[in-house]
Amino acid sequence: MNAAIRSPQPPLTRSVEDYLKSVFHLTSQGGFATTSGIAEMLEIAPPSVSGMMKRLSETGLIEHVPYRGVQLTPQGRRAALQMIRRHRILEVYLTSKLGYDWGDVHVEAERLEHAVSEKLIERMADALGEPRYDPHGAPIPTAAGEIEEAELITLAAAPVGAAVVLRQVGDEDPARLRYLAEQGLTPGTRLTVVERQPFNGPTTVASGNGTRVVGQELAALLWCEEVAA
Amino acid sequence: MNAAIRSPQPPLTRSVEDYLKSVFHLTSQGGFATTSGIAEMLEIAPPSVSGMMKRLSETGLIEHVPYRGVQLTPQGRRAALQMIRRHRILEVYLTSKLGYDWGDVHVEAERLEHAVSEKLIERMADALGEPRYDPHGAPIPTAAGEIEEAELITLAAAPVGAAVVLRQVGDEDPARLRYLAEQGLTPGTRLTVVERQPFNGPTTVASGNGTRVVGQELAALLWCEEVAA
DNA sequence: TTTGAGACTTAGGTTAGCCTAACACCCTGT
DNA sequence: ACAGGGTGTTAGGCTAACCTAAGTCTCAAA
Repeated sequence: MNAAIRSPQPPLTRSVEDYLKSVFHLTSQGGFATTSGIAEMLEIAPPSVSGMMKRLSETGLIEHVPYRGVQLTPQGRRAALQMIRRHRILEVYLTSKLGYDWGDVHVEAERLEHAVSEKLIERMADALGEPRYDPHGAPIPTAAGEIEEAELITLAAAPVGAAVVLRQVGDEDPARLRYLAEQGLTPGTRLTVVERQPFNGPTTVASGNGTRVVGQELAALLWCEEVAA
Repeated sequence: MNAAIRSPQPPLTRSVEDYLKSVFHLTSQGGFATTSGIAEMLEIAPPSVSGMMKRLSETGLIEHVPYRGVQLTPQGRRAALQMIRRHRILEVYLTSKLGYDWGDVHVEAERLEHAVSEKLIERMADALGEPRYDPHGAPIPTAAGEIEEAELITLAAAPVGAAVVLRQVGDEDPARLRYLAEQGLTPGTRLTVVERQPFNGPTTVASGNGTRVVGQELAALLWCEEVAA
């Protein structure tokens, strides 16, 4: 006799879709998403989040432990992964087919992901040859709702002397992304960690075409896979 | 000291965009759009329309004469044409680049038009070679806000014996559109009006590959240009 | 000239989603 | 053991956009 059972599939609002995505991202390392974390990510006031958390747990999309935080239910996770799939497919499509810069796709996809149909996403995915990663290297969930989980370390944490492949850039800021592209720091690039200054200092890396010094802040956004030298 | 001057460009809501489009379509033959006409087109109750008309005339997008109807101001017309451009470019893109059937594009474009950026639309238009007509033959407004106005007659009104070219299909119903495509009745098709039964009866037309009988209801949706025999 | 059907508006109410202000809870440091 | 800062929630309000019910206006026909 609860709402989740009465209404089988009430379409989610844009707002709800955004909340679910936030919770997914904030809980990707395990644990709970906090009210303030969600509020910050969505740029809204914490009380608005509290209110929405109440509604979402009533509809069975999240599990809310008051004063502790929230987690996605299987149903909420499915919905979140669907949104992330849409977002990432759109990003690939915009860069591959419409000449978008990888710095500009995020904002555009953020609006489109709420408006596209399942059919359109699958047509795009098809036209792109079922891509597995978005332009920033993030894995694209399958239509069935599975997502690859890779063991990556940040460049800031990679040991000196290690050989790594840059796999994913954890940032959306257009200016930073443009800078990284200029520096040749795009997913797939093979790097060797040459040295690192102490006290959170910059990391020096070598690639096919020379060496670069990468500040700590940026290095912490570059997720790498360690490979054999 | 009014709202229209105070706020230079408050982005329009989805709802407002839909109202403006309705008013544009309902006034395309001149005159006023009525409250009930808008209500019917948007599938909402007339009082909701009255309320919105008040708000839109306060913001300077429409001219409202109480109990008479509404017309677009130049500013409202610009906004409406922009939405129509988006809608029609999207329709062309979906059919040309993503294999959509001309019966399925309307619904998809109806949602997307509120989410796409100007930039995306222009990239799509560019990729398509700046198309001038949508898949149903409707003219696409230019980015500057100009739209072609053609003198067309419906097939139901075309004189017997006339040679015509089908230019535009004034309908969005997927099933009807699929039927028309099966019958070869798509924009650009050249037809000769062979005969018409009296009392709003069907019209018989001849084309390159045979003759067809078209009922009055359908014929009234087929907009044609009369050409030299 | 009046009247009444139909179209339009006003009045009042609902829901989603946000806000600020005020209160409640939790946990860490003393 | 408890006090206080920080985080979370509750209370109360607002706007956009819808609704139904109850007037109000218009115009054409009697």
